[in-house]
Amino acid sequence: MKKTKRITISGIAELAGVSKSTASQILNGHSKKFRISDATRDRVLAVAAEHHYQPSIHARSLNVKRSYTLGLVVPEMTNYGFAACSNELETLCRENGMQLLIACTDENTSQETMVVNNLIQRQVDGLIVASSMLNDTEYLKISQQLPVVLFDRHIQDTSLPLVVCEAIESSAELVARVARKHQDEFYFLGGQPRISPTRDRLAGYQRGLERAGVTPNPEWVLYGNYHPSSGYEMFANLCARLGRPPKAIYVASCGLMEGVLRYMSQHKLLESDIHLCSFDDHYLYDSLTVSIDTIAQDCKELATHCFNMMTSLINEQPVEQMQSYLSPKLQWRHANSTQSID
Amino acid sequence: MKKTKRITISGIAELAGVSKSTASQILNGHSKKFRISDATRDRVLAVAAEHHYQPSIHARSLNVKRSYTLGLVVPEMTNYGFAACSNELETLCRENGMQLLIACTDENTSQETMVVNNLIQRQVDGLIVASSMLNDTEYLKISQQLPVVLFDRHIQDTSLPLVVCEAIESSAELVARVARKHQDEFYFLGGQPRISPTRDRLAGYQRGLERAGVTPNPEWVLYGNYHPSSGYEMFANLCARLGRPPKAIYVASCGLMEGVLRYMSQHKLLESDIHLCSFDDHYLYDSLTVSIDTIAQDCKELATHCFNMMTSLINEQPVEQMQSYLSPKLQWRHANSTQSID
DNA sequence: ATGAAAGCGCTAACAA
DNA sequence: TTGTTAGCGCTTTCAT
Repeated sequence: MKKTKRITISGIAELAGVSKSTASQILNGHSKKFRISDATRDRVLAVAAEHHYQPSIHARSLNVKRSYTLGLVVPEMTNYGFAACSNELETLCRENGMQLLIACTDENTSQETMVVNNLIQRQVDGLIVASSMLNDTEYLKISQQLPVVLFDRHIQDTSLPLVVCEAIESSAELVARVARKHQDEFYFLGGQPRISPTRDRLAGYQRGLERAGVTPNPEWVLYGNYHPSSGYEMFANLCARLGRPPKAIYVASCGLMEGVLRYMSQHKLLESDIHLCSFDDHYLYDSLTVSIDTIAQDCKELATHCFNMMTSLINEQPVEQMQSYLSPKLQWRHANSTQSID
Repeated sequence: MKKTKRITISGIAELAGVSKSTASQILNGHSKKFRISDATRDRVLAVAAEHHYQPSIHARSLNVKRSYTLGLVVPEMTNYGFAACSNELETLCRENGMQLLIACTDENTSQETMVVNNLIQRQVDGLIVASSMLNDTEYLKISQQLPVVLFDRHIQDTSLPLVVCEAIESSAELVARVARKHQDEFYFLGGQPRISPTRDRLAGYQRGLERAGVTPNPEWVLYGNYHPSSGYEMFANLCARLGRPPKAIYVASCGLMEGVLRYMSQHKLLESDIHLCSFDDHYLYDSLTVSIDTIAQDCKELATHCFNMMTSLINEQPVEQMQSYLSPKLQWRHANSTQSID
């Protein structure tokens, strides 16, 4: 398949009988500023349209310092929350003449380093990252070169710009209410113990137990990672250890819950009266056999905040709030806890 | 925030005391071919490493005709199937030194034209598209400039490279089995009537009815579009019309089913004995109150085929199969139809 | 009101 | 074995 090569600005300049620079001004909408005659302008525009002129982003980016491109780094796109955020960000970028570059880390730190380098090499104007890293040194260094916004997860007590969902108090609220009915047993299933989603949700869980007057039992806390398979495994082990399913459990994420549900359906546990709670909501949870009380993040809001913050940073405008904590909504699905909080 | 500007190849050449070209050869791993001394090579490499040299993709793409970038156009990333495909393709691209650019169309043809132009402007090396278009003229034109692979949906009887899931026979098989128990009523909920997913699945549905000896009733066929809200609406209308939920229904996609389930859960219909079937599977379907017999596409296979085909096209290698039809798997979830086909 | 020329960072002939 | 040179397509002073 012989590719016809595309027309360049020199081409259309020549065809319109003007110079490259004139054509460039016109095509960038600077006709007014340079007081170019309407006749020339229309002629150039006509030629460009006729030949479907597409300026080369690469040549352009080589001059001006921007690439009109944003990098997004997420663990997995199949996670509904990240898919929703990606979708929103893609729309925002598109509406603002930018292109979103999405890369996945599979929760793997070395892969994260790789994809981030890859994106930087592509000269992204900014980086929005849901990081699996344990410290922010890498991103601190990068942020000297281009704006970095952390989202969904924070890294330790980083000072980098941040947009996350408040997790401690909301978890506490959810867990406290449920714990009152499950004083004797209330498990916690988390991901990697040292990253913020796990730590915050665990902290909230503990605060919730406390608030309900329940003494936390260290054996109730289980760690894995945020892959669905890890949720499956942890839950399987727990059932094996107990010889029965647990009575109540708080699962730290949608991905883990996927594994738990898989196990439950495979082992005909969906009819059991286990009380499930989870961080992250999913549209299908309303149709499940089991009820799941959840903490629902607003992905659209998350994406919008990230994008606005990023835009300000890129344009070097002042940012009012460098670290935003968004409030999630509690989604009650158990009959005996229908009274909504908000 | 003052950005420190990155080091260029001239910079590292100067620091290493060699010329740009020498540095370029070395950094591209052509030291052997140009018989550059190990000393120089090591020196250059060391300097590059020390300064975290990141070559500019833009400058590079300006010379060599490739951008090492693939464009992916999908209706929505929140659709689980597309999310899974995107995820797979991202991995494949990354593993092969490419970057995936994802753009969404929201099932909107004019938006599709926009995002495609956008991607072309970014000089993608190839375009993988799940199109909502009714004809392939636009893509035929584009494919003269760069490889285009259609996936998930085909456009009319296009001759463009294609990777889709076989839908007619699989739908027929599914529908036939179920229709034997629902001779008197079996609805079909589709998206836009003129695009291939709808047409094929409808054709399969009709063939299935026929095979089960059921006379198709034109009133059983409902059209909308592939937004979840459309599924909700169609199903709501149907229930209103009947004054009760339908007895059996074949829903043409995961997105539509989302709407149907939403309606069912809101109207406490999850316990009713409606027989649900659907094209597209979802991991949570195993945990639903209602059973859904589905036709499950293999996203990984789909993605792999697309990627391989695209790679061959880009490298101008011969492609054995320009149009592949992958076989989906039937997923039976109703107790009385557990006997698997495959 | 328009054009000439330099340069963005890199690659690839061709010289030396 | 290494350096010189000429672009790739575009933007942007600075002339005219």
